[in-house]
Amino acid sequence: MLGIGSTLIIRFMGIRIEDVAQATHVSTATVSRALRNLPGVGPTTKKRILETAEALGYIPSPTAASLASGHTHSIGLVQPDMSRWFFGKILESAENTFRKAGYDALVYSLPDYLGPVRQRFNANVLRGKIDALVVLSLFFDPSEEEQLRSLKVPVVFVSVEQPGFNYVGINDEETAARACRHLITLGHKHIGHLSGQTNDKCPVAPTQRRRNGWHNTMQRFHLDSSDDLVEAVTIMTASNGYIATQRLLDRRPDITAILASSDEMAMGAIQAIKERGLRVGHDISVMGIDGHDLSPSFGLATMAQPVSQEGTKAAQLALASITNQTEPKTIVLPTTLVEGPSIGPAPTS
Amino acid sequence: MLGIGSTLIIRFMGIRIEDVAQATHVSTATVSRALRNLPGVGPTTKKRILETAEALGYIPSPTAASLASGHTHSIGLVQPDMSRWFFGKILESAENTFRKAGYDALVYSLPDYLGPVRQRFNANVLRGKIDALVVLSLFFDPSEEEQLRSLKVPVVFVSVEQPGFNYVGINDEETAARACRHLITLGHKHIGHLSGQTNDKCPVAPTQRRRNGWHNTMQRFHLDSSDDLVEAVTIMTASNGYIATQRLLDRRPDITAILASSDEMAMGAIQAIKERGLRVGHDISVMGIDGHDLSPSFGLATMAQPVSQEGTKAAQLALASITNQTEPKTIVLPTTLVEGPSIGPAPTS
DNA sequence: CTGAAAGCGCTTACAG
DNA sequence: CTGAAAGCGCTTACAG
Repeated sequence: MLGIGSTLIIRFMGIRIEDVAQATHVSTATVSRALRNLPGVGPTTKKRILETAEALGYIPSPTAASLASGHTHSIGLVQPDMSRWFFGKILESAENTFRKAGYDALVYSLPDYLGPVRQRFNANVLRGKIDALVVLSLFFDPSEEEQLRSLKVPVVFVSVEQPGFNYVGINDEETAARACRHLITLGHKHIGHLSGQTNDKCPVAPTQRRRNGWHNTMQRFHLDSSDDLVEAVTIMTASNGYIATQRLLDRRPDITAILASSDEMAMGAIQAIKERGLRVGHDISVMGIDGHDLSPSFGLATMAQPVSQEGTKAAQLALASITNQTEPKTIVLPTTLVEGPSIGPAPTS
Repeated sequence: MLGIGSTLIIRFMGIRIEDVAQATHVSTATVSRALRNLPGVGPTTKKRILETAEALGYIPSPTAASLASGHTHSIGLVQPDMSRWFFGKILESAENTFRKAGYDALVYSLPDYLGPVRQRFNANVLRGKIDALVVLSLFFDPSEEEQLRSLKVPVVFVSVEQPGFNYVGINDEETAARACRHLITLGHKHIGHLSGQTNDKCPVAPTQRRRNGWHNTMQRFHLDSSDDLVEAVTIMTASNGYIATQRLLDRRPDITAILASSDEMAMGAIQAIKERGLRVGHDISVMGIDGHDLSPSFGLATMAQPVSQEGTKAAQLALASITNQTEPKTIVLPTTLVEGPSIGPAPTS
């Protein structure tokens, strides 16, 4: 028995389509069609092939299939930093959607800032590896956009709108405006704003739009909207929000409310306010934007965006674009005001 | 001019190694060697090839290279949920390390719990796609372990130790013990413990080891370590910590300190304590484990683990194992006690 | 130091 | 409904 076995050529790499074909007495072409549910295979033949493949434990080589078909069955996800809540959340829901559809998630980190400028996007790292691409919170300049197009795969932008491409996000300006109106309704007149980096090169950045939402609302209500009510940071982390709040309160001790461009900044603001011996929600109200999972624990009021849904929608859009190349779509999802003890009526000084 | 151009056969897929070979008047074998810095190519020839490849903008087809060589140059990362801080943090540092080494990161989410049991690991999704695998915070049963080994690639486990495999993590029991001793030093005698899921099937789970650390320390100091001082949850989120703390304080109002098995649970505990009108750090002290980025904003004292370093080490170990198959290694990294206003001396009742 | 050729394991017109 | 064969674009013994 062993003698017979040992005379067989045992292939290290496992069962190939050829082995299934021989065992079923059909051609590899027919096996290939049967396994992929393509038309043109007799029901009896198909059943036999499927059973044999199953019995042999045949798994098609993804790499060979890719080379032959030109499709990789994986989707690229480019984003600044997986360890940040927003990106992790989007990635998770997108990955789940891709997985269900039989696609792999290839994640690339492209840090926002290394020193003064962002690292540039190089499409060659992705070339030939993906069927579609999702880009999170990154704005591409013309040369990067050209790189992107040279990949010849559909692209979906999330959070930052890139003209001419698919987009999934929220109405950032209106969201910030609504938060601002809410604070005004509570009687606040001196409302500071913690912003992310804004610059002329990216007027579509969410951080710029949120700042506009604050600014335009303050103006409409004839309230102070001068620049010294704004403190901007490069990356919207809690620790940066903490530092920015200290500067803001040093400069403008008359502030009774702060609208932060992100929940994480708002958390840092809460910390800074407490350390000054002021009461959050009484002396100074704090409102965030995002709907961070930890906001309830912070007692933070916020404008929540449907983050998971954004990831899912982006993934669905990417998948749909693989099969039917259509016009770029824009999907804008609604945000929700979430109350919390971090905000209260303006103190009657 | 256009006439000449249009008579050329324009290949949609781009420049192939064949094109570079023809332009350089050498064989594709030589081009292949030159481009990969293999020995046996004359310096002049090599220079010419490199320049021509550069000029033509040649990018080797990763899929063809994989099929021919048997190496994919990508690494799988299996973990429960990218949107959770710990996993995002590890993924980010691991991805950065892989990228620098020229490897892609293929991320798979395998949810811990869907209903009562975890979804099972199926190696076939990964078969033929990766050169190595990193598994985060997942414990594999014998059948899953067999699946894993059938992939024939090196595997590194992070956070949960899997006997017989590479491992990167911390000393969970000692870390919890140290936190516990610190609280005891502050005069606390009734110390509750917020735990993750523990069960007999996984005695090596960090959550079990942390619980042991608490338990053994309480015993050594002849303090109450009974089960009703422990509240366990399935997933260690802030909201689960919030609920668990309510139950814990209802049952044991004599508690003056809580050791949470994760910072996120500790954050939920802080929220629950505040809502009862008790003062965190005065009436009840709270200590976490992990070193979450948002802990400082919470004023949370914690045992910090070097999370990014764990990801980097795991990635390095995975990369090293690809080239030299060695004995499974175990890397244990140190944790650090971080003070914060969430802990204080036991109240003198 | 270099090349001709087989081979990696699939898919896809094309022909029947 | 099915098959023979070319082709995807590389790498790798093997031979010189």
